[in-house]
Amino acid sequence: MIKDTEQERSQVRRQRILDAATQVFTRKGYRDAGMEDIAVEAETSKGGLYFHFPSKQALFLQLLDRMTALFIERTESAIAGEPDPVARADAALRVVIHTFATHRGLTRLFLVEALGAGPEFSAKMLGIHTQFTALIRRHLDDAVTQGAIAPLDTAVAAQVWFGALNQIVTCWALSESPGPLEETYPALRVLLLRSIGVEVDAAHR
Amino acid sequence: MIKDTEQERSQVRRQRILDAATQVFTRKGYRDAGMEDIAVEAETSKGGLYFHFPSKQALFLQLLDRMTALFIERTESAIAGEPDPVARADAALRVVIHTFATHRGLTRLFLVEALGAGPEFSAKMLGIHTQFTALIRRHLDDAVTQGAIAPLDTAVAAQVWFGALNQIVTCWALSESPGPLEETYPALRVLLLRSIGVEVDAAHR
Amino acid sequence: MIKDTEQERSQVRRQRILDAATQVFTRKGYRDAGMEDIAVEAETSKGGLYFHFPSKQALFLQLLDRMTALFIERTESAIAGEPDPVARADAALRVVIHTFATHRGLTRLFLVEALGAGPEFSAKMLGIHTQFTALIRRHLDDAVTQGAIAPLDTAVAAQVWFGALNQIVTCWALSESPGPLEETYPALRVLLLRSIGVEVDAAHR
Amino acid sequence: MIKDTEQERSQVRRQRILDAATQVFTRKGYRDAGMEDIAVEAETSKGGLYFHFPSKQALFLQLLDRMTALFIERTESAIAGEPDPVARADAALRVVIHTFATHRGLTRLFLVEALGAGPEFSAKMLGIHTQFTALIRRHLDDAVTQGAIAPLDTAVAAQVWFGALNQIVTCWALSESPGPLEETYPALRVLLLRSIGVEVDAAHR
DNA sequence: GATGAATGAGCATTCATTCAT
DNA sequence: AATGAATGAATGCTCATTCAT
Repeated sequence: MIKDTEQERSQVRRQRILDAATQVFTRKGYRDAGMEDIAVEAETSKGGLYFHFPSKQALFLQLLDRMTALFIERTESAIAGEPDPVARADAALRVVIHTFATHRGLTRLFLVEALGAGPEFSAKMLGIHTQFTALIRRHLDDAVTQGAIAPLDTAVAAQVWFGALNQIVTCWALSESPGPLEETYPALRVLLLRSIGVEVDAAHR
Repeated sequence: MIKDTEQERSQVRRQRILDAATQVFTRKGYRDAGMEDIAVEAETSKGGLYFHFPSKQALFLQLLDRMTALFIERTESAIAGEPDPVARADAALRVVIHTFATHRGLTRLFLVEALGAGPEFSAKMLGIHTQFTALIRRHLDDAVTQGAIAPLDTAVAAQVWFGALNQIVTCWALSESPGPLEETYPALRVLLLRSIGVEVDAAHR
Repeated sequence: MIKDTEQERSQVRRQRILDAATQVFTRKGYRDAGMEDIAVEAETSKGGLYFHFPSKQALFLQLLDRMTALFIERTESAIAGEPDPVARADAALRVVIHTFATHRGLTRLFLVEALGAGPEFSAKMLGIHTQFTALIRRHLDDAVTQGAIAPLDTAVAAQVWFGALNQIVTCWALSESPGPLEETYPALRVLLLRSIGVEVDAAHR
Repeated sequence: MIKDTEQERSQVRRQRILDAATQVFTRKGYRDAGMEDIAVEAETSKGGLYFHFPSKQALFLQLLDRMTALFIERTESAIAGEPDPVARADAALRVVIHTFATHRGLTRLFLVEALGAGPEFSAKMLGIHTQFTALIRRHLDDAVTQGAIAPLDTAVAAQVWFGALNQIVTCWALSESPGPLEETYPALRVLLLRSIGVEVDAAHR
């Protein structure tokens, strides 16, 4: 009985720490963020941090995992609703752009900090990129199988899609005074679809 | 006369330091590279480093500038030889991929380390990305003007091209056991050209 | 009735903690042993430890006291059985060496760790040494009184005996691959007895 | 030319650090002494310490080595002046006791702190003990060879001598209000010599 | 110009101890 | 009695930078 409350409290604390870490890492970058900063932001103590997470690295990695899961999940569920391969691509693109657009800080953390924070993180990020590209590729392969698009090197195509998106989002995240990220969607959509041989017209909109 | 010799000597020293810094940064990454390491590699002393460069950051930034200039120059000169816009894109793509392919360490430094090394570096890298995308865009605009391709949002297209390339090269640079980077060229070429409405066939090869 | 059971339970717990502490301190040394380790070994919690003992130091000190009492008691009872002073020395020597020989970990803890663990422990150990030397001295004085040995500075003699034993045992405890400690007994016996003017021959064996 | 001065200065600094370390380690013990404390005592900075010594451990070990060398050297030279084996033992005993007597702080550091400061130090101290015992044993063997004393287990005898001395000195070093260490010399002398079969009388005094 | 000794702020991590439950 | 989450002071070590020589 009491246990429930305690576990709850512990979870709340843990969550508070994760949120604080997100804030601080976003604000200062991985290397420049101190555990002290995070502890203060989480209204706890350094020892408290280490009770919940074994190290700074583990804390950051945890963050990356949470975010990755969120992205994959959102993308998958956006895709799930659409039967037509091209519409799927559309939906995925839209949801990804929208997710990034509403979390600029997280985006910078995810696309910029995490890459350069050290070999362990590069490796992790490479893994995450690979997961995403695999997801894209799977659906491109489906599209080919269904005859929706002509056969092509889906591995490279997936990388092109991911990279293009990545680039646009990264620039937006780093820009001093960025416009709305969503505005790039229409043009991007046309280009990416055309790259896999889908000529976009009114029919697909 | 003597002055010339002295200046020469100084330049040689400076160059030696830049080379050493390239080695060490490539080997260890920006944060983990120590000024001591660089001094040793350059066969000089820490004081010597600080005579030629005001700070570690400035030294690294200098390196980025050198590398950027080299890339831009190579790309421009590869383009310069080709009259046809599409052939130009081809040439540029080929030379960029080849340059990366022959310097894996530098590539990692450039595309991965430099991004996450801190706000000043992110900003610098954003600038470099912008330079490149501007270069691409200029030529896309030319192609549109010359009627080689149909009008399109060249800003986004340039980002797509750059991002796609970036992604493919970064994955290759981070991969444990990467295949030859050049092998992706044909598929990438087709996709990128098609994305701007150029259907590739034997005529363009 | 119930109280008895409760008190019993408490004593059991306390004992379990002392045993666990012995294990852990022996394994890791005083400074490197964590209260957490001890709690785990005792199958209780950190809070439980602090219910029974006010501090890490107190716990260790308690251990030292237990061990000292054990040693003194064993030595006294070994001595008690022998009427002849020289035979008493013999018996004491044998039992001490045997006790150490069968607890190498404890010995290291007792003779090495405890000395360097801080001023409080040095002081405690000094006290323990003093207890032992006093014990030895008392019996040497008896021997003098009984005319078994010629008068001598029994204070120094007791220290010599204790120190010699201490040295041999400590070296054995620290050695990487120690031989059987008991083997030193005959030679040690001759030396120590001779040092107080007892020439050893077959009659005393 | 200038180099001489610089090297001198560096040596002075190094020496100042070693002296400071001796002070602080003696005052607080190994574990409780902070590098900060030593830096302050040496009127330098933490960085300065680490320029001259790679770690706290190395600094302490250096100290031990210096002291060991000093002891061995003094003992050897005291021995060198005496032809008669028994006189040698006398001389060695006297010089060792005198050396300890004039450095109570160092003695505590050497005999108490160093033993319990951790496995590396125990090992080191074991080595030092072994060096000393070997030295003693060598001379006991000589004495046997020369017929000055009857054959005996010199290995154990050397340990007995060293241990006895160790014990007496340690107790003195740890005592709150110690008397003059030298006063124990006559009684100790008689006991130790007698232990190896040398009956002391006026002739040897 | 060059050297390298010196600086000192900064930082992740540990751990004995406390206390609300 | 017992738990375990929370605390926070303590510490060895690093490293970009400075400056006397």
